[in-house]
This record gives sequence, C-alpha cells and structure tokens, in this order.
Amino acid sequence: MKIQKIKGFTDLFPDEAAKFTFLEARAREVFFRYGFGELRTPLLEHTELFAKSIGEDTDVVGKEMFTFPDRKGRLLTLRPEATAGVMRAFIEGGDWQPGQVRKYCTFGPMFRYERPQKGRQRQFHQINAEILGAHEPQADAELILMLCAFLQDVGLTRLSVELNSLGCRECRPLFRKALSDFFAGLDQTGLCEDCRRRVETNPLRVLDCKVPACRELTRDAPTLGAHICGCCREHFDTVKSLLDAAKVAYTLNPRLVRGLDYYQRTAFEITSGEIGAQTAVAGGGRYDGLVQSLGGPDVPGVGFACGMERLALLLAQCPQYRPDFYLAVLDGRAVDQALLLAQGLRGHGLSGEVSYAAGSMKSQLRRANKSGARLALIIGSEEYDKGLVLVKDMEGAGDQRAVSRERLLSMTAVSGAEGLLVAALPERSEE
RNA sequence: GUGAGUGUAGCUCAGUUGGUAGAGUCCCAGAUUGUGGCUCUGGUUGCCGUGGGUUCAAGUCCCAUCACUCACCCCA
Repeated sequence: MKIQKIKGFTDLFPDEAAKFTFLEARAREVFFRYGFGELRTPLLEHTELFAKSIGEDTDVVGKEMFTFPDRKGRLLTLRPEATAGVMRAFIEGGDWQPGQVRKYCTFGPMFRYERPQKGRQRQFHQINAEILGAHEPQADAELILMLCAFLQDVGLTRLSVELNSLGCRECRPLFRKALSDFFAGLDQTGLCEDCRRRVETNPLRVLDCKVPACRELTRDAPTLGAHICGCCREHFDTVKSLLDAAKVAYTLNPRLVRGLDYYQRTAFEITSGEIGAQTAVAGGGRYDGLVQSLGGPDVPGVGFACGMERLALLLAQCPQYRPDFYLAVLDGRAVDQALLLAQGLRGHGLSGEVSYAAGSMKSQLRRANKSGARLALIIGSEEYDKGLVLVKDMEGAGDQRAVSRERLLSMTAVSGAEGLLVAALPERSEE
C-alpha cells in the first residue's frame, strides 16, 4: 500500500514554498525595523501550558490539540499557537527586568486537529509578534501599524482591519453579567442551536454568530461600550486616535470576540472576503495577566498571529528569481569541463544549471528556455576544440557570440551577471 | 464531531438508456545536418480510488470503505 501524507498535512513544492519563504523574509525585515528579535521555541510543550494559557473551556484546548503521552507517560502537545510557548520561554529565560520592553517575533508550524477546508490545515503556519512589558496603548497601536506595514509590504491590499475592546478584569465581568441578563429575558427559541449553547458557555460568542436570525435577535444586546471602565476607554481611545493619525482605516466591530481566553482590552482582526469562509488573515490583542497566570512576573503583553496559508491564498505571485544561465552541452567530451565552468560562474555569484549529459542543440535549448535562464551558454564540438563558449541571449532575437572560457570567467569575476550579458553582445565580438 | 460534493492518463476533465476507455495539456521526436519560444506532423501514458454485489456484460447501477474538496463548528 502506498504511504500517503497525514490528513491536513501538506507538502509544499517549490512554487508554493517560495510564497512562504517570501512572506517570512519580508516579515523578518519589517519586524526588525520595529526592534523585534526572533524567538524560536519548541514545537512540543507540556500539555498544561496550553491548557492554562489558552483556557480549559476553549475549543482549541477541548478538542483541537494534538496531544499524546511520551515514553514516560507525560502528556505533550504540538503547539496549537505560538503565544503560550513564547510566554513560557520568556518566563524561563527572558532575562527581563521591570520597566523593560521585550519584542519577539516567531515563525513556524502550528497544529490543530480540525477538519481541513479552504484556508485551514491541521499543520498550518503562523507569523507571530509579541510585545511584553508595555502596558501603554502606544504598544497596541504600533503593533497594529507594524502588521499593516507588513501586509502592505507584501502587496496585500483590500484587507480590512476590525477593532474592538474586550474590557479588562474589572469591567468585563460586569459586561458579561449584563449580557447574561439580556439573554435571560430573551426568547431563546429564535436562536440557532449553537447559540443556545453559547448563552451558557460563552455569551460573548453569541454576538459573533453569523446566522442572520441570531444577529437580528441580538441587535439590541448590550455592548461593551456601556460597561467599559474609564481606564479601558482611555486606552482604547488612544489606540484609535493613533491609528487615525497614522491614516490606517479600521472598522469598529463591537462583536469582535477572540477565541482564546487570555485576551483583554484591545482585540483586532485583519479579514479578507476573498479566501473562502475563513476570513481571518490575522488576529490578536492585548493579554495583560497571562504571564503572571503562568507563574511569571506581572508583565503586560500585546501580540498577534498571522496565518501564512491564508496570506498565500491572497498572494497572486511573489517575485520570481530567474537564473542567469543554462549551460548546454552538445558534445559528450565537454560534460566535465562544463560542470567545472558552471562551478566557476557560481563562485562569481551567478546562478544557473548545467546539463549532466550531452544532447542535441534543440533539446538543450529547450531546457535552457524552460529553466527561465536569461542566457544560454553552449559548448559544442567546435567550441570544445577551441576552448570557447557560445553565449546566447535567450531574449529578443537571440544575439550570440563565442568567447573563451577564461574571458567569460574574468568578465563575471569583475561584473557578475552583467559580465555575461556584455559577453553576449554581438557588436563587441572578439573574433 | 456534522452536512454536501468529487474520485477516469503526470495535470485539467469528457465518457450517451450498462456493450471491452477519449480530448486538451504536458512530455519526447521530427519538419529546421548546431539554435529555444510560435506553428505543423507523429509518438508514449490508464488495477476508471479500493472491496464486494446486481448482470450474459459495470467507468456507468447498488452497498461498503478510503481519499480529497467545500461548508458548519471553531480559528490565523
């Protein structure tokens, strides 16, 4: 029987993988401008880390984790998100002193045992950023601005930013109570099956339901705005005014709720209507208190996660790098020499492939064409005997001329790939 | 976990009321003795997802199973 990949796990062949490396490279570049350093944490953690940080009652912890015992019976879990691991690492070895701010970004695979669909795999990849030690709303704003800068940098427009405040430890319980009271006085038979359950488990989620009937029924539900405390309001107002001043458009969505328990105050999401039913491209918010709840110091934090598969769906194409040459061999005597010539050219910073076996001019040029190389370098019997290489421009009319191997190497030594182009110009023919 | 849809050539897909499998593309060769792309000509490729059933006969009908896709739930 043929062995096949595990459901929800995918192979990324070069064309697709290129999008991921491109996204990661751009993110690193942009984030570093904001003073972020990369933090690489393990894929595997003790299960209780996620249970404690994400929340025992969340779907992620309740039914979506890849959890299994190790050889000594200890429960381990493949990380379903990055923040928990970053917090653990920060507490363990972060070398943090009160008053300091730490900024970490992290990249890599996450694992959730869900049914795969468009924009959702069991192994998926996230770009993460966290700011630790800053309680100021300026940190929230800068983080959102950085995320937007990154998305713009990779050429993604037509995204919307949604913003909300979830309140803090002080005011959220009051709001939750008000919501519960509202539902208690409501004819719940009109709600969808899921929402009737949510009323009990997590009333905030009912506000996030997509079913029109539910939206209608909850239209007059209390909003956080009426219950938010003064501190939270001031914090939120500063975030909004900074975004306004930076000319970042956003939509206030009082129904935006985050799926992980640790979020409070600022919550945001970047969405797209072009990637199927899963519209969230990135999401994040503030999580003051998380570090402390994991046994660390009382350090505030803000962060976001960005789904790379979903970005890749939106990324029509990323910059393609074309090779400089394809070294074609027409005479079996020349294959070894060709390989060494290619090696020399690469030593001068050029990129390109060399044929391992001799072939007809037609088939060799076909390969050169397919490789996308700007220039074909051809060694046939004639060239081999004279120590020459035919340099052919694969664009336009296909200008070509023969130069010696030594000259080719010296030209590329001085001017790199430009040297090859110059060598192909017919008007400066050597002979 | 729930629902719907789809499995036929490397890829995208046709395949009639059941009658022994097709197109496009890709790849290879030639037209053009050592010149790619465009055009034309020729050529290769199939456990019709798997297992059972009905039938003289199944790619086609029935059952099961596996895989994939989309959606729900939930999330990035």
